[in-house]
Amino acid sequence: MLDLPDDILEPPGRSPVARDVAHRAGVSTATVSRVLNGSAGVRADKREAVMRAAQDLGFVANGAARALSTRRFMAVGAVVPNIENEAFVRVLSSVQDRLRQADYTLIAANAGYDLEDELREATFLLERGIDGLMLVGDIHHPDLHARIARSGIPMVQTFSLSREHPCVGFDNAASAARAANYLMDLGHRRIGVISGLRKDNDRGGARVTGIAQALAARGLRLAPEHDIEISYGIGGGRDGFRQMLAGGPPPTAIICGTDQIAFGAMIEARARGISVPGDLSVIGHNDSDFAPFLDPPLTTIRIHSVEIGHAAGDHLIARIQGRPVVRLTEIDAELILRASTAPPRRGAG
Amino acid sequence: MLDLPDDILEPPGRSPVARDVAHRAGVSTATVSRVLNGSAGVRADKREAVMRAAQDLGFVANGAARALSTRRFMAVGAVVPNIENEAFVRVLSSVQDRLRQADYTLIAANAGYDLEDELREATFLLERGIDGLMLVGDIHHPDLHARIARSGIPMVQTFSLSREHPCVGFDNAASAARAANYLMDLGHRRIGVISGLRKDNDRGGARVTGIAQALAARGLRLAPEHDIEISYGIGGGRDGFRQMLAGGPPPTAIICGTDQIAFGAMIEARARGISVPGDLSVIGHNDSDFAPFLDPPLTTIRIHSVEIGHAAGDHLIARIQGRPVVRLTEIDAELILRASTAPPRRGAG
DNA sequence: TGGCTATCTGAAAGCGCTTTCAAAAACCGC
DNA sequence: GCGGTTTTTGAAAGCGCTTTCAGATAGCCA
Repeated sequence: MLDLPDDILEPPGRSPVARDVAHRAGVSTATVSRVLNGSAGVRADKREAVMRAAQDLGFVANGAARALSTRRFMAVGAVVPNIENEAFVRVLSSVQDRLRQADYTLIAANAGYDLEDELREATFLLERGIDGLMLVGDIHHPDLHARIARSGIPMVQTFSLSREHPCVGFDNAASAARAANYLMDLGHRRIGVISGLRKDNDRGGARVTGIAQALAARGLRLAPEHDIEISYGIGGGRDGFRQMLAGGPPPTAIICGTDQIAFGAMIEARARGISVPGDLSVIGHNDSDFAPFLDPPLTTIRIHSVEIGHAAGDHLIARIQGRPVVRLTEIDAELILRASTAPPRRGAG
Repeated sequence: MLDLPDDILEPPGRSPVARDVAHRAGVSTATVSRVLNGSAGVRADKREAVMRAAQDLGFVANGAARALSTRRFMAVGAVVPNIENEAFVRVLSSVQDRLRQADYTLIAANAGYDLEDELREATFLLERGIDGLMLVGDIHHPDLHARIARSGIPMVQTFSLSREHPCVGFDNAASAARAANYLMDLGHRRIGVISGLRKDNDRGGARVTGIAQALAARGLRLAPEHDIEISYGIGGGRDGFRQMLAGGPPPTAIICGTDQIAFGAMIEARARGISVPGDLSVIGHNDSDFAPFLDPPLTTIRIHSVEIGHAAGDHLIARIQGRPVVRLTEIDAELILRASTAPPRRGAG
């Protein structure tokens, strides 16, 4: 019988397991595990042997077995309202940055601004055994927190602040109010809002509330015909602005829920010969890539998605590893002034 | 002693396992498993009892244990070059659509147009035990396919066609050539290209090659000073076009690697008083949301990302389930004509 | 009622890794 | 060279689920 090396006898199709490595290195699986997990207390020569054997065999530990044994899945879930929204994509990728550094994986899911769907997606992730969960906002299905609690994993909410749950975000009402105050300081008195869907969306709702309160604080009010709710997107922005013009005297300034909406509104304005910022000041939300390149460049509320993501990732990792964390992290939004805002024309207010 | 219901006595902190359900329903764990996995051959009354017990306890099967036992992780990985690119986001979300229908999860990772990083990310996913893998393009790290093969899971490439590997995509060279031919049919003879980074990017490379060949077929050539490579984004497009103008007589038409790049080029053109499409025709790639809303609306090559994602998802699921599949699925791109293209000014060609 | 199938069911054996525990080996000072 | 430590090490017991296999039940017909 020929004396073939082990690796040729290795039956193909079956990937090597710890026992194979142990066998080849002449140790037990316990030692293999110790070496591969970097734990101390293995003599240098054995450690070497194991390393080489693992290398030769192309050994890759079975994740499921490891998860079962350690009770750690090494993955964190995130459910966002809309995976095509720039802000959420940025958060996902920055959360992932941090998770990767701790050897965790991110599993993302889409809830489509629907609480039932959000519950379904989160449950799905929970069943998978995720070790932590990131959500957006403070409004969720009534059963969601109970399920999360039962699973015993850490959860963090993002993009808004919460009284009850750990969170990383900012005060949506206050930042939108800041935009409204800025417009009022410029002299505007008829200010409109075009927001995305507000149902089950505390961020959108809070922003409008914040604006209404800021107006009220200066004796103005948000006219119902200037308070428009549309579905997201450029088309939505166009429709929304058109709708706003249909009701009485036009506003001299508008605050939009996203930069896309603002873009749409500006297109509609141009189509109607309304000049921006001459006749109409426009403020967006998010500071998307294209905002500085619109004509005129868009004044917008920059949401620090990347920082939010990093903080949320760090928060989850810390709690998973049992380290202490602060319950609430505020990462304030910032008003970026560009050319789409200006004082109203004389006598227009 | 008080006669408390079971669920109050349940020690908190330990989530219920199959044995608890079995115990409560008065059956074995084997039967619990059979009921929960919908397999036939369990008498109605026992089935009922198990269902109720699981419900009462809020039982959720441990994913790791299940994965270990079935050798199925119920997750598919996807590595894309840039998770912030609209086309890739759409593909991810449409792949996920299909995976969810088969109860699979998608785990997405970002490779940042770097083969080493792509290898690292893919390896990371492979180690996690994914059941299938989606990649973008046909150029990868030399070791990648070997690792995938060793893991024994199905893989599918997207966005381009491949001679060697299963794929869902289209002929990038041919579709870009179509755009070039369209421009030449309009009468253009000086045609330029602004593409994203071409290194390790077969799609970008193929598009430029396709254009060059189409030009050559009609006795024209792609002048080196009209062949610009930039990093993606609106800013990149601006810079790219500026750079192109610096070298000799300007082109009368350009084809851009993405709509963002086209947007940037149009901004730069406007800034210099070059009218589109009067002095310059512009074609983009992807048909992004904003393309129809630019001024003028952008002619672009629409890539059917959603269909590609669905086909890729179906392909992977089919192979995971051992069903036969076609190796190559072509989902052709489409030239969408809008107002950013027109015949060149008389005498300009 | 008895004999023979066709259904159901539970015990038990994994899946591949980690981790405990006790034994073995190595080390140390005298 | 010896008793007492201190390291290293491997055997074995899980982790929680699926699945096989054989025994228990139920169903059916004569």
